Order: sequence, then C-alpha cells, then structure tokens
Amino acid sequence: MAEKTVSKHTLQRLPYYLHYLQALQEENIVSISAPVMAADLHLNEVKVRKDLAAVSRTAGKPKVGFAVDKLIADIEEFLGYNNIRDVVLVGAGHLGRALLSYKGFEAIGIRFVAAFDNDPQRINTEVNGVPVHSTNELVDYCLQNKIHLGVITVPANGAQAVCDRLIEGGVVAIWNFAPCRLTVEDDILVQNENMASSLAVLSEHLSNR
Amino acid sequence: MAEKTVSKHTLQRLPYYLHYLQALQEENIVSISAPVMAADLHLNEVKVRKDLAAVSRTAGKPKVGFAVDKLIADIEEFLGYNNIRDVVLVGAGHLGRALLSYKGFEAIGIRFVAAFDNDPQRINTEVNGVPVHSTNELVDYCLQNKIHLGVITVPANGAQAVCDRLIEGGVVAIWNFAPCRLTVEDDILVQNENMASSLAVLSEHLSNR
DNA sequence: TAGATTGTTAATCGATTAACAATC
DNA sequence: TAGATTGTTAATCGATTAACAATC
Repeated sequence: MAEKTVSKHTLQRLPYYLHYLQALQEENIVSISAPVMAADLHLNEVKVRKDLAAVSRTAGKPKVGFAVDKLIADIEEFLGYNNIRDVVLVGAGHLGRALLSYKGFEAIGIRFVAAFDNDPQRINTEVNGVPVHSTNELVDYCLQNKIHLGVITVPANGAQAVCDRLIEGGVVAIWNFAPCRLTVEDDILVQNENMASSLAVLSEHLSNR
Repeated sequence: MAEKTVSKHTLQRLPYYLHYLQALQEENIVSISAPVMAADLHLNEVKVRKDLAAVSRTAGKPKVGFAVDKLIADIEEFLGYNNIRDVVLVGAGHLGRALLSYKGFEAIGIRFVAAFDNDPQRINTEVNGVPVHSTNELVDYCLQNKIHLGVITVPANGAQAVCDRLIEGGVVAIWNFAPCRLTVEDDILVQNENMASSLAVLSEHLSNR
C-alpha cells in the first residue's frame, strides 16, 4: 500500500476537484495550475496545492501546472476507482431513486449493485439499471455478494430493522438518511446524513449578512 | 440581537441534537445530561456541553442536567424556528421531491413555499403540500415573495440557467445539488452539495480497517 | 455530605494559511 | 534570464479535548 493517508477534509474535496477537472477535460484544456484551480473553486491556493501534492503521482511543472488527464487518473486511483466497491441501497422511494441515479459515485469507486424495497409495485423493477428486490432477500444477497456498505433511505420507523438486517448480512458501514439514530455495535460504522444540517449553515450565513 | 455566534461545526451538530431531544421527548424523558447525550450520540462530552452552553438560555443543573423541553425550545429558537425562512426549490424530480418531503427542515426554520419545474406533467401538482409551478414563473414569484434562498435540484445542464433566474429574482443564497459548478457574482453564496463527497469519506474509512 | 454534573480556563490537536527557496 | 508556479517548512487559526473549581 503506497497510498498516503490524507485528511478527512482533503478527502471530501477530492470529488470536487475530480468533477472540476472532468469539466476542464471536456473543454479540451490540457493543463491546470493550482492558483487557477483555487480561484475557480473559491479555495485557498496553498490548500489546493497541498491536496494535489498528496494524491498526485507526477509532480507539477513550475510555470505550467499539472496535466489534467494525469490528475484525473490519480484522483480516481486514490479514491478507489480501480477498486470498485459494491453497495446496496434499501428504500427505493424518491431519495433512494435519486441516489441510484446520481452521477458521481462511479468516479469514486462506488457501484450500486442492488436496491431493496417492501412495496410490491417497486419489486422487480429497475432504477437506472439497478434491480429492486424484496427486502426479504436482503440478508442473503449481502452475504452471497459480500457487501460491506449499505445505504438506508427508508422512513425513520423502518430504519432500525433494515439496519439490523444489513449487519446480519455482513455489512460493516452504513450511510443512513433516515432521520433517526441507529443503535449498533461499536464495530459498525454509521454515518448519519442530516439534510437539515447543511441547510442550517447556509441559512445562518444568510441571517448574518 | 442577543444571539451568540457559534462555530460552523456546532451549527451542524445542532439539528442532530434537536432530533435526538425530540426522540427523548416522545419517550417522556424530562431531563438529560451532557454526558449521557454525548455517549448516545458518540460525541465528546465536553463538546456537547459547550454546544449546549452556547445555545441554552437556562443553565443546566449540576447532577441533573438540562430540561429536555427547554433545550428543544432553545435550539429551535437559535436555529430560527421562530423566524421562518421561505425557500423555493427548482427541479421536482426524485431528489427535489425527496427534499420537499424531508422532515426536519421545519424544525430549523426552513419552509418550502413553492417548487418549479419545466415538465408539464409536474406543473400544477403538489408535493407534500408544496405547489409546483412552471419555471417561467420563477423570477416573478421570488421577487413578489421576497425569497432569498433557493435550492437547485435540476440536471447539470440546466443548473446555470436556473441559478441566473434565481439571482434575477433576488435570491442571494443557493443550495446546489446539480453536479456542476455555478458561476455567480461574489456576493451570492453558493453551497454545492456533492453526494459523492460524504460517501468518499465513509468508503475510505472502510478501506483502512 | 458525597458525588455527579455544570461551566470555564488551559492545553492539545489538526487543518489552514503564510512565507520562501527550488525549479522549469 | 525573469517570473510564474511548485513543494515544503513555519506560523496561525480554530476546534477539540483535558483539567478543574463551582454547584446543586
């Protein structure tokens, strides 16, 4: 493992960089410097330089910058694009469907291989090419396919049950969108996504203008 | 304005606290101490205490803790529950609908008053009680209703146009879910929400186990 | 009272930013 | 060469955590 470890904040910025670089590539821009990138993304110049230095294999050239294609390859490599992680999603409602259709997971090495739902209307359909199965099949599916990461997008009252089944199926990390606290053993990693949290910051900013 | 200012991180945690406290209230639990709360939420004890101290009007009682109902009222007050902010959303697809239906915005003082879409099938419908109008009416609606915060959940290729219209309508802060970079004047606040970003952190965690 | 919990001051930690020599 | 940009070391900043006296 030659991969360096980067800070959590850097890790969060990498998908942004990746997306920005892909846009550049579409405009046939071949190289990019940290200062320009920083200006475009409204970030500090040194911060960008450090982030890039942490993931880039090939050094940047003074006066020129970095090769866009190399940088994209390096970030994708770093984020695990070449080591794809299979993920399941439980709850094929609006939010679930939105996530299944979201472009951008693939570039960071995340692939949704199956979705699960209780609603007979949704079972045996497909969303963005991902099959929707009955939640009854969840545990077996996870065990058979060695799934380690699950996403929960069911209503709050069903979330704990889903969580328990995921863990029974061998899942060790859960991305929880249900607005509720999940009870799990300490060795299970739960990341709660609270939509209100992001908006709270934005709204507060606004109040202080 | 007697409101103290709190750190950005504290601000992000407040909705979590709020949600946790509401769950306690449903179980008829009357008081809660910072250490218990910290243990339940997997946070540092002092951190919770500081956060609570920053927003609580009434001091906690040694050996007892805080009154749950008071704390809820204080956090809601702090986050602007009593100073509701009207917000519009553009793009009534899966993600848009998911957000419109999301419980939890109300408690932090955010109210979706209207959604906008181009699809005739969606126009003049309602999502969770929020009317969906034609995007043509966006500018006028915002001006007339003095909207300052807009949410963009349209595909990437339409996002910049929507952004421009929102600004034309007087919006000064934008929560952008479209996977693209928006070009705006410096006085407009854009918060890009990158779903891949959250998942990148979780996935990396998993790789390092 | 004894002890848990509070609020606050001080120490630590991690990330950001500034400064600068090295390089093409 | 001159100058923009790189990579890196040092200083700053902000948030977290530890320590502790005050309190019910």
